[in-house]
Amino acid sequence: MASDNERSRLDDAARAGWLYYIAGNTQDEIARRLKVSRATAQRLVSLCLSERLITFRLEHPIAACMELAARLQDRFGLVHCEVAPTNPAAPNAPNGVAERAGALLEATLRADKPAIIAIGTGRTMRAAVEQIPPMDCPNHQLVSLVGNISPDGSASFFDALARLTDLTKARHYPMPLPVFVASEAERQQLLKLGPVSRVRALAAKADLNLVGIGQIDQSAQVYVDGFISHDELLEMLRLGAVGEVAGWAMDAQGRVIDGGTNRRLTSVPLPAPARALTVGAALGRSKLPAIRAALKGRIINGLITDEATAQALLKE
Amino acid sequence: MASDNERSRLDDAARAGWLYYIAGNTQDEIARRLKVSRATAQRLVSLCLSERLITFRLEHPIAACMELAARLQDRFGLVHCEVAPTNPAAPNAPNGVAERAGALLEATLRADKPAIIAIGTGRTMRAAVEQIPPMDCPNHQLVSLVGNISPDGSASFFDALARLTDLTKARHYPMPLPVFVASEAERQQLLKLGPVSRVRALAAKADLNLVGIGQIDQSAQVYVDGFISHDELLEMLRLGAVGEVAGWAMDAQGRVIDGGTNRRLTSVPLPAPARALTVGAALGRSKLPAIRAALKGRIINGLITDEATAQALLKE
DNA sequence: CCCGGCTCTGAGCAATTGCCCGGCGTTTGG
DNA sequence: CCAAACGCCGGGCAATTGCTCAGAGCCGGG
Repeated sequence: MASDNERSRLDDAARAGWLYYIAGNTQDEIARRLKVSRATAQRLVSLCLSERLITFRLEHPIAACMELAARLQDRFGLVHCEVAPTNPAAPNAPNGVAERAGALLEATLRADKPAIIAIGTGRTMRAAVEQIPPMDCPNHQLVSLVGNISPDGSASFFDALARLTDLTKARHYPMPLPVFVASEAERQQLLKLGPVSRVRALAAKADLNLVGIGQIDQSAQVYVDGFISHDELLEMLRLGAVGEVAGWAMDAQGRVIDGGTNRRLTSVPLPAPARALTVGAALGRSKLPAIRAALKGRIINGLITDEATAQALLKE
Repeated sequence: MASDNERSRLDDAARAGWLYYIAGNTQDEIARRLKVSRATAQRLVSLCLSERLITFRLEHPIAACMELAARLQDRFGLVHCEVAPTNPAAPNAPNGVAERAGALLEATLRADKPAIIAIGTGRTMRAAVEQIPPMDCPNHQLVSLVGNISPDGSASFFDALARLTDLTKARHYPMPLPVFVASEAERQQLLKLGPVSRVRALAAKADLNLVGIGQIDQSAQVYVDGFISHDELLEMLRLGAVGEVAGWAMDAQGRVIDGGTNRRLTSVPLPAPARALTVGAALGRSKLPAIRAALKGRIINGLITDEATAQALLKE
């Protein structure tokens, strides 16, 4: 009898679920139809859910991405996580990731609440900024985490801040320094300069830090672009570097390395664990160790990546 | 650009749908997450639905039944329709159908509003009544549509009304007559009797008529049980009879036949189209023509059947 | 047989949702 | 180039939903 009762209750739950989700009835209509009280109809619908009699299927590439994002967020304790579909034709193109990062930037810029946005550099950052349509944002402040002067003295091509400033007319605070200087002493000196210390103070209060994540290996972007020499690269590798965020080289555990080029880096320091929302945007097999490190060290508490990378990150 | 916008809107709709249905977020949370207004989040969820990005799957035998019931209801303009799962082991056993018919009866009896319930006879009716637990229903009235005296003079074994009365203690009005009498003249006379005309008057005001549907063929129940002779059966077949409801023989179009045994039938007449809720309960391949007829003639405006029969009815 | 504990029920309320409205930006036609 | 038309947006409100709580009915133990 108990099983009979239970059976008929599940039958009713299925009826209620069908009427609610598939036929689109209100719970009141269901109650009248099944001749029960509205409260019971609600319980039946909820039972249908909890017994998994009904399942939802989202027929859209985004569904898998959402699922991966939720797992990443859970696994690494992230405040924010987005996964964009991987483009099968060009698995390393940052299109999707840049779009999502751009959307995050744009949403923050569109908000009424004045925000301080600190951004890094690199191709992904630049691509993200390219997503933004021109808009007037006089209430927001943009601040750079990284020096904007290349080794050859020119402004860096991938200076995302400058481009974003063009587009938004927001108040902007570039870091008027070379990325790396000649010596630790010189860095100490330069950091005392008014404009520089002001940038650092502002960046410390940022509401959103948006950064790329770079790998440190033979094809590391900081090396390829000539910011550091081959010897310096080898030294960092010897010190255990696997990746960098805003120039700060980290080991596999995500600890910022105390030594090597980090001593001559003018970038704003990044607290670990991150305090404000700090989102890393990166994708690709070669960046996996770097991304893992940034997550482990809690340099970042947000991640924007693509489907393939997300899957790899979740595979232990 | 338009397609880009549309694409990203659908992407967002998919995100919203995922967050709402799969992750169980409220629309407010979704709005915050996607940085849009709550109203827009609602629109996205609704878009996800209307674009059929998300589909609901009900993993339960009942799902197919609900679908069939909805189609029957639509096709035949029914007020009430239920389809019970077919029992593969015994496809003609009325278990599921009787259970649903019983549930309908029980729900009506449990209601506070005093109801007049008119019921027919037959195995399905009797099985339906057997579903009902004992209960006190002094406010309801039960009335029989069909005479309760068998050809051999005994009370019919399948007299559902008597059994239901035992169980419910409701006020009851059996029809104290043989199902068929000897002649039209005798019928006219008997119908004038006080108790009989009272039953007919009450039945005319019934809130619910619950009837079985019988086939008229060589194995017709009215013939097998000895209510009519073989010659009478042949005559009714000659007049086009394919089925009967409460004893009233109908042709394939559902028109009550004017002639033959119908002239000596003491049952309460059934208006066509049915006015009050009039539910037929029947299943089985052999009853298909009879069920079709009852539906076509609008003798019934409600149907309880099983899955296999429902499918056959929908196959034109 | 009676009692305590348990589950289930429906009333009522607060949160959530659906939708209508005026306003704004964009597009199309003149 | 302007103006009308269109569609989208967010505010606000009514309907719907989820949930709590007290009470009723049921079961098992003494």
